[in-house]
Amino acid sequence: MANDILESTSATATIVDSLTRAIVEQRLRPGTKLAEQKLADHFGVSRTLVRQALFQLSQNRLIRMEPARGAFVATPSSDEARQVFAVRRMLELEMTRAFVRTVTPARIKALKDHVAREKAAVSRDDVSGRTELLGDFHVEMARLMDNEVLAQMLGDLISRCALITLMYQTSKAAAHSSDEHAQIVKALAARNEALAVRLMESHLLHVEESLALDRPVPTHDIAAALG
Amino acid sequence: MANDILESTSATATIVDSLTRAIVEQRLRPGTKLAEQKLADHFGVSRTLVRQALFQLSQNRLIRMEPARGAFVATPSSDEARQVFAVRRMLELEMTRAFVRTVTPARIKALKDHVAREKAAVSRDDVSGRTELLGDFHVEMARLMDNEVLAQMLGDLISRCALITLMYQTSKAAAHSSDEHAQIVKALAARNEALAVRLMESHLLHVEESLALDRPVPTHDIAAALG
DNA sequence: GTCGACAAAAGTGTATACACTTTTGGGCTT
DNA sequence: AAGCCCAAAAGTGTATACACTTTTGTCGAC
Repeated sequence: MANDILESTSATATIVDSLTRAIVEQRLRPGTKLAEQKLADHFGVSRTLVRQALFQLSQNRLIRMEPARGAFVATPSSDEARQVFAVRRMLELEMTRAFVRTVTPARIKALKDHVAREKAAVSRDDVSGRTELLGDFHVEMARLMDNEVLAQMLGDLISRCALITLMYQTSKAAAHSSDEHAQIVKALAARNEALAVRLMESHLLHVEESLALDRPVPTHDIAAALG
Repeated sequence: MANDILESTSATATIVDSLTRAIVEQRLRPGTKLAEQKLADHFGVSRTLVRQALFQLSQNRLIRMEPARGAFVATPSSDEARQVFAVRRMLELEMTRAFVRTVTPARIKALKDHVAREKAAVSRDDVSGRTELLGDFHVEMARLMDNEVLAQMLGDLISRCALITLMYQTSKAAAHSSDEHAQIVKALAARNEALAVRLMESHLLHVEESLALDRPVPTHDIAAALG
């Protein structure tokens, strides 16, 4: 999440951010139609700006646009979900290795602070804040390595993961993600590359396994639901 | 390159593709201003569609948009270049590992065929075709693993690399990239994971090293040029 | 009563219009 | 002659208009 924040206070960016949050926080369910005029009325702007925002979101794969039919909140397939997680593992395992090699006390502290914020959100049952923070842990790692390109790429992937999680998650098994983050930070601080990588890998596998990717999912597409 | 091809024959997609090619093939130099009305006239459409295309390109980081001032072909900094290459290494080293684990004769053949096409383009001095094919080798690997998400992500990164290469490349040292590709394929076919990973890493480092990232670059930004 | 066709409504795709900002260029001042 | 100021030109940002497509709902035929 927190995709293109700081883009400026451009009107389009505001709409993109607002819709992103709504989708990721499941106020807009997968498959929901996003009619341009309704959004325009809601935001008090013309369809022009709404369309720009929708195009942007469709590039992030948070929505899907069908020609002449409109925009819909994306309904990622389980195949796509697996692919997204596979890419995350590729990227983050190597990122973890690189992090260990360039670790500094300040960076460790930043991660520890982040984990503390996660735990606070978990303990006060702040669901949407918790979800966002759990995802941002990974983005924070990228940012600490002074690699904005990596950070943004991971941010996009993790937004998609949030959508996937919402579609497929069964139990709140992800609640102990924060503990796993803490363990990873510990391994990073100890400069234990092998351990850190192993922990990161199992963490990502846990997150993926906590989803029911093989189970069918409620959909708005009648044909698919009945076929 | 070959970003969002197959998007459909949408007018916007055509413009995006056309501009992408122009930028990557250096017919539009970094820093060039892209005036909306001129593009609209050229493509025979209204500014509306041009603006959509420009927005899309700005998300790919191929162009940069300044509020109320317009769109310019991106001039990636050497920092950004290094970051892009760092991400490519992360992604592609793990991709290489995964490829070795799931290698099949058909996949090896596909890569060999691709390298053959590269060599053909090199020997007939087809500069733009060669550049595109050299980049697409990496995308092809991703696609062969049935991971569209990875393929598209790499495609974006490699488009940016093409722009960077054009800005910073000094000699045609990249000419022997194709030989390195062939060696990588050989290691993949032999299921030699360690070797394949090592070759891929040194290949990516070679490409990055062939650039003069520390040298200042001609720019259209007078202030930066003289400051 | 069900099915099909056709008309109205809703919605998307593209073009144009207009307000506002930045750039350009000429003339006035020094 | 160089520098500044202001007006015209060019260009971007947003809204609106209109054509065309999809959807919806009604009416008539069987």
